Amino acid sequence: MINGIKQYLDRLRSSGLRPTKQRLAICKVLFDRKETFHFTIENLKKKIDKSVKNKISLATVYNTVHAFKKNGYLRELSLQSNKTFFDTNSSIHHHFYDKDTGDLIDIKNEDILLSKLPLAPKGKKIKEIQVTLNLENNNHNQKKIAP
Amino acid sequence: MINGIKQYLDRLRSSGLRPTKQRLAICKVLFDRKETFHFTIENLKKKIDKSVKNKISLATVYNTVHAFKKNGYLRELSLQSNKTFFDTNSSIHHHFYDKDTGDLIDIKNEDILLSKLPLAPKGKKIKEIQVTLNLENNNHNQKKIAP
DNA sequence: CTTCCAGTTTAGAATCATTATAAGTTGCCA
DNA sequence: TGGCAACTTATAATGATTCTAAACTGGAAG
Repeated sequence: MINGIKQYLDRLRSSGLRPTKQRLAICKVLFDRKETFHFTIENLKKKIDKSVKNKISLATVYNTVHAFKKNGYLRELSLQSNKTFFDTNSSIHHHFYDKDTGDLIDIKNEDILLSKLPLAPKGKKIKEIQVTLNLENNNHNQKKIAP
Repeated sequence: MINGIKQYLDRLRSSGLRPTKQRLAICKVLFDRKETFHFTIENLKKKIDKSVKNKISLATVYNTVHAFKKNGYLRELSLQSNKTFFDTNSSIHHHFYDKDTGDLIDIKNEDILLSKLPLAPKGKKIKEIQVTLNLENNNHNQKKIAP
């Protein structure tokens, strides 16, 4: 979804976040696009540096991403990686993940059917369901050909 | 499943791993128990230190866990955490995870039904399916009571 | 329009899990 | 039994993330 500055401004204010120029610039990089954006902080930082004249400090990128996550603008993904991944698509959906290449591909909610779920333990409730289909190359366990 | 040293010895040898005393001690901590064991390296290190007289170095614990994972003795879990979690249950099953407390609870395979899955992208195949049900406390979004 | 201050940004230091290094040790085959 | 690749280990290095504390700023109040 493509948005104007005005919409980011309103959204930030309605979350109780001051619409600073850094936050607005980060909103633009994150949300001013048609496709879902999957990213690590490192990844995002590079994109920001390319699109903003006055650099935004790394600490601010961390602060902002966490603030956005807390307010539901972003989802944190659980992947087998030393880095944390985030997703601008906060609606329910799932992922293919190829650890070797780092590729992350959206799976639409309707392409996975969870037709049975257990009850949450007493006093808890399910906050989020994450289904990850970890990928490997087709030839991964191919028999070695004698030399 | 409770095993004797002999079984660990055979298993290690059949994986091409030398059965050193460190590896045998770690096998004992990991697999000589009735219930599935979920752990981080830190966590495992503490358990080892309690049960072994001559301490095993942290580097060896890392090396061993990775060797065991590569040989299918352990599964690495993807959770929203800065630490890596492992699971001695390498059969198909899923988890409840409470990020706040760090609690991990097994979900039997038959308690989750994935009745529809997408096809893997061309040239790839699905190596592993991970379903994580992230938990929060029931009162998490409870309205605050005026003081 | 100016003042003011909590919220924000920032550079750099600190932390912490994990990996690399390189020197010493050991299992095991010949 | 000798030899050597596999293994262990202490320690250093790495790299992502968080902390700190000083400077800056949005916006409400006057």
